[in-house]
Amino acid sequence: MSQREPLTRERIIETALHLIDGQGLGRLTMRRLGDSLQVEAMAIYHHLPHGKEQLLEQLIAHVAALPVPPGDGEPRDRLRSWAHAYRGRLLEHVGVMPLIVTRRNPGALMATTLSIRELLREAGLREAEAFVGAHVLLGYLLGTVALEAREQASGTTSDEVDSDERFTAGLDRVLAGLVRPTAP
Amino acid sequence: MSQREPLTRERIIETALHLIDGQGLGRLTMRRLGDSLQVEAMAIYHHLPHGKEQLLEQLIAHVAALPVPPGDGEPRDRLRSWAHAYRGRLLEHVGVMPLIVTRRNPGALMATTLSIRELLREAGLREAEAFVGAHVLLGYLLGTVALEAREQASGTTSDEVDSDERFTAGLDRVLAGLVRPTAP
DNA sequence: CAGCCGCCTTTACGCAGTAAGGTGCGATCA
DNA sequence: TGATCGCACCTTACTGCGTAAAGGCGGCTG
Repeated sequence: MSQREPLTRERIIETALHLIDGQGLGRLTMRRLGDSLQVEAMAIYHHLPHGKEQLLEQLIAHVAALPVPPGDGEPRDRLRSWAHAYRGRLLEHVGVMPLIVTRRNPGALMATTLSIRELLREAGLREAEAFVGAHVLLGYLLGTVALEAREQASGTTSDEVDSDERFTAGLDRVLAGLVRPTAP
Repeated sequence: MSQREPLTRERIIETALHLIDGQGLGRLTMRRLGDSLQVEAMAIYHHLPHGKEQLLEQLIAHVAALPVPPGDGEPRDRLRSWAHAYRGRLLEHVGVMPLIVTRRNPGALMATTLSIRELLREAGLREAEAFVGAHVLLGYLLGTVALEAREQASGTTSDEVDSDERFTAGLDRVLAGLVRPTAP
């Protein structure tokens, strides 16, 4: 009766993410993760041989990798809506932000960076400009979400400022600095 | 002979910072910090009663609090040179970036944020614009330094890209989006 | 001299990550 | 059929962490 489904790397990662979202990164431990999976902690090592380090890497990849989806609208509009989606993803899993900032998993942001760069080229920027632009955009996103995260953790009851509005306005300023207005 | 000077909060924090810079945040432990100070770990608790939590808060305050200095040049130029100084400070102590991003020590960035806001107002922005602008600028700074930190930890030998140049160019784009060109 | 207080050490507890080895069970093959 | 094997998971045990609690110890004050 009720024999649990077998452990998989995916299930482990999803459960870990769920645990972080609910309890915070600090409460993610191998033993607790094992409990959530109804398994002894050491069982996890069979699927992630490099232990917690590897688990955290996978978590970053799962959250931070979100390239601009293909499409054919105005580059500027596509960037804008991607930025909103990306921020949404990051805020959904604020708990992993410290991991993303830490040295772990280089290359997790590679695909994302490249896709932005490409889109900026489509928008008419030269190679060097697109290179800088992608860095600016990704930097603004990570930094701004980090700031939001610390605010929302400081217990300000959100009536103080409208973060969404601020983000949208800020994104507008950033894009204004990056992409020259398209001639009609 | 050679009786050590007494422990102080300042000395503890400086030593901790030194330890992080040299060995990384992960190797900062109370026991190791005690060793560096030639003291038993528990001695630290006499000066920081709330233990490691309090230590980390102090580290953040020490690194992240750097308001725009008073002066009387062009607001835009003052912002630019402050941004360079701030980035320099953050890169000097990359190890604490994860702490700054984490929820700890709300208000460590308060003074800094306010000083930027004020300067943007001097530059002619309206209250709401200055509010957004300060968020954009601080966000860009934190995010961009975080990105640089992960790059430099990934072992890219810096001949790949010139981070300084990229930062300067990016800062230019951001400022261009925020402050309208001053009429001569 | 007695008492106190500020600074540091000692001891000990619970929890963390994980190395090493063991167990049980289904598939494979003689 | 029964022996063998290997995968998936468990058990045990070790080291190192943060820190509560209590103990010493030297210098000051009364």
